[in-house]
Amino acid sequence: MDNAITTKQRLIQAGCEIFAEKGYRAATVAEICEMAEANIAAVNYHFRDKETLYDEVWRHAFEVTSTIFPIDASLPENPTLEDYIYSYAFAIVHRVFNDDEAGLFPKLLHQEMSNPTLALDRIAKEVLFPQSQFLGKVVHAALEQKIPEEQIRLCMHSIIGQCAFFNFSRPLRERVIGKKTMTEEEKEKLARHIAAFSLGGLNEIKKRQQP
Amino acid sequence: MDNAITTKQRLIQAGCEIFAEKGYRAATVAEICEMAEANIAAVNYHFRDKETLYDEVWRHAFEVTSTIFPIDASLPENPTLEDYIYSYAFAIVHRVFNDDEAGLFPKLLHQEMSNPTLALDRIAKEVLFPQSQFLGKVVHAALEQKIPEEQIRLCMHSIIGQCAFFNFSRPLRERVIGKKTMTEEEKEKLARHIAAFSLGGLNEIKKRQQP
DNA sequence: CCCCGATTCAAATGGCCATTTGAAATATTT
DNA sequence: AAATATTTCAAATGGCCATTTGAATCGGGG
Repeated sequence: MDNAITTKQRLIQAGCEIFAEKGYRAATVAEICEMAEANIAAVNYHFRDKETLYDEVWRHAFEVTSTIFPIDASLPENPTLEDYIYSYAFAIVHRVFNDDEAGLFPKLLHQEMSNPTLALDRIAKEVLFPQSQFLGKVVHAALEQKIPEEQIRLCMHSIIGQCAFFNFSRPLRERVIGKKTMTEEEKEKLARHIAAFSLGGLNEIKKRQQP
Repeated sequence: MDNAITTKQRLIQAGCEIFAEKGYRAATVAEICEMAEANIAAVNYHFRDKETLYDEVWRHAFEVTSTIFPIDASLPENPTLEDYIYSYAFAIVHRVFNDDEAGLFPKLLHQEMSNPTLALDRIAKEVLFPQSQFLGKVVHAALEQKIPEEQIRLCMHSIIGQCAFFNFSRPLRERVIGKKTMTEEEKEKLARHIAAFSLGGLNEIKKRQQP
């Protein structure tokens, strides 16, 4: 009958926010405990140390974002190539521009990419690589038959790059354009653009492959 | 007749490397001084404080990279649309995958994007915005006449995103694929892919604009 | 050679941080 | 309700860091 949120859970939530905002190193245990309304020693009591908390935070953040915005949601009955790319872009754009808990995963990822910790290897294997397989299959189907492995990777890179860049350039957007939270319409427009642009790109690559 | 390198210059060079590798906060003055073979007090003597050194480091890093790899090098006589994109991608790819001093600017930028300091505003205005104008003109010409401002920005984003993603995903590449420095051939292939893919993307967007 | 400004140096200073400690409070079991 | 286990707490501890300090060293002009 105890549905009050536990100290441990509050620490993970606060950790998500602070780690996402400042990165592993700059985030302080004191700050996290304060946000969680817990004592300064709570992290060490409940998680042994800062690093273990960080690990839990990653698992939680990925769990949340991949549940709320799965890569393959918004796929229609018989999806076209463009539908697949749209679905991928839609999910990533929504993750990146979400102002709630689901938006913390991309921020954590951004931090980890500029200052990798030991956690990155696990993340790459367990999370990033599997997710990229979705696009891998799509691109493979788009380019058809005996295309060199390298072409596939390049095209995946082009699509992922367009989506991920929203995540990495956020500080710029916030400073240059002003904070401005994104509306649902704008997010869809973004995803549609990426799908259309990428479709054109894929077709161009395909055309050049078989002259 | 004193062509020996001064302590101040050595501090800037060492600062470039350490700040690029670890970011402003995690880089320590002691570490920088050690690499520069200078005393621990040298930074404060020559630059007043860590922050001022950081500013000098940025100026130096940009100076170096934009001199060695200008955006508009490798443009032929009468450049086609694809030539322009190739030239842009060629420069960025070479900056990102350069293992010498010229490669430090993208790394500094990456750090600044995940943990912005006061320096970011200046960088954005003085460096990033002007550089993006090159692409802005190109895309504008590509899409022709009365295309909405927003379409231009989206397409610029798609091209910049593909290039910049190489910078942001470096830690992953190094861990998953193994360190592997990039050959000149590979860099050119990358730039050619981005140019071709983007050309296809731009044409697709243009086609849809005027049905 | 000597003086003086510029530079280098080793040793403090003071602040911040993760983690520990041992006691106090709270919850659970018997 | 006593006994035990779990959780919270405030106050250390010890390490790292940017910056300061004041003395020592250097290098060129008189």
